[in-house]
Amino acid sequence: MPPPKRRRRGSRYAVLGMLSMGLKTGYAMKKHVEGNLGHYWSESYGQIYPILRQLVDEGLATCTEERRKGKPMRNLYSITPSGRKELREWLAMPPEPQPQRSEILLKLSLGNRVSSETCQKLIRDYRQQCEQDLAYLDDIASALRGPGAQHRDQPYWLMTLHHGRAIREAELAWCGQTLAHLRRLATQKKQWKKEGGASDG
Amino acid sequence: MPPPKRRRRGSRYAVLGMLSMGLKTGYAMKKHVEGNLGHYWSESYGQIYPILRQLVDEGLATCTEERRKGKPMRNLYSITPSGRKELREWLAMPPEPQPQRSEILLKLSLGNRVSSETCQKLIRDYRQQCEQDLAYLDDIASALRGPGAQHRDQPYWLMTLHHGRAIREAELAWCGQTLAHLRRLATQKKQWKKEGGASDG
DNA sequence: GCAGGCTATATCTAACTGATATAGATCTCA
DNA sequence: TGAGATCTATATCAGTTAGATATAGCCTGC
Repeated sequence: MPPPKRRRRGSRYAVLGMLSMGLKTGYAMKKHVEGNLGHYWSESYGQIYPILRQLVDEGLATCTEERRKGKPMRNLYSITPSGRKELREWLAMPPEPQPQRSEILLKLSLGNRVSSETCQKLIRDYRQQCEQDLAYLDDIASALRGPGAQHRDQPYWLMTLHHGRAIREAELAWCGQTLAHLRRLATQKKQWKKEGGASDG
Repeated sequence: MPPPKRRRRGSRYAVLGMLSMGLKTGYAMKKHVEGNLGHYWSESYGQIYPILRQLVDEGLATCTEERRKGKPMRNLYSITPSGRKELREWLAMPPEPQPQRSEILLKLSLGNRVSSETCQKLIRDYRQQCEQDLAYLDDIASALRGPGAQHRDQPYWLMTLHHGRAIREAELAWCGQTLAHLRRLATQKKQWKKEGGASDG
């Protein structure tokens, strides 16, 4: 039988990547994802810890237990040369098309089933979320440019932040347009009702 | 013990939504997602068929077997009033924050580990993908405006298409900027090498 | 002295993706 | 006419991800 097809396994390479940045505990990785990669990546403990053990099994990482006076034990992981090699190989592969899922757009596409007010609230809340995201992105960017030594990955991180900015700004513009469309639709419907026309649905 | 927390269950409501549009078979739903919602939603048979049966169990849909002369049997599903009610309730709820995952950005953020050419290829391929997506979106839009009767959901579908357009155009602009950044970075590194400076990593 | 928050590891279930299996019908083109 | 490809249609599995929860010691403030 043919070899089983490769699945995506993005979490695996996200963890390898964080190991290659020098992060040493699962906990630190989770915090890093939440605090720095939140605009384009997410990861759960349920992925991180099993993957770390698996990477050790495969010789892509090593683990040493550290027990400090009066502090809880922790497992310190490091990437090995073969780990770096596998990471580089993955980086050179073209990304697979990702499954698209936008709950907002799904809801909007079914907007005819609820009131115009409900739809407008959906979009206004989303606009607010985008604004918060922009503030979050700016916080990361100024932290990056701020005090410490220039990290060697800094230029690449800035590019991902630019991406987040570009997308959120486009979304803000779209929210404005869409709210106008929704208001126009609502006015038209009221108009038709007043004229006693037959409903279209 | 407290009641278990609700998970997202987007597939469930996508299926309910398609039932409310009049789609009757699992196969037709899958085709609809691929052909019309591909820019913001995806769905697999592994979700659709079990969910349809589950909706029937819960009284949100009904099923009748249709057997036609010389054609294979098929199951025709319809939404019930309680199905419509549950759909409307979901539509009125604020969407939960969605897990962000962009393989391209993850790869780019680790770009320092591979050659500038590899990074640039990553972005060029992505740019091409965005261009194809734009063409696909335009195809859907002209099909929507084209021949048949104006579907009552048409204005909402156009809003989701506008969203797709806005995002892809922002991405195209970002690809251009990013390619320029990558080229500049490569030139700088060559420069440093020539000057015999110590490597930064 | 204890409530709340942080560091840290670990695990479970539900949800989801992508692939594969099956089978009759219809299309294609040689 | 017949072999092979594609389409309609249902079904299921294994691998992967999301999100919640359990545990436990330490630190901070009140």
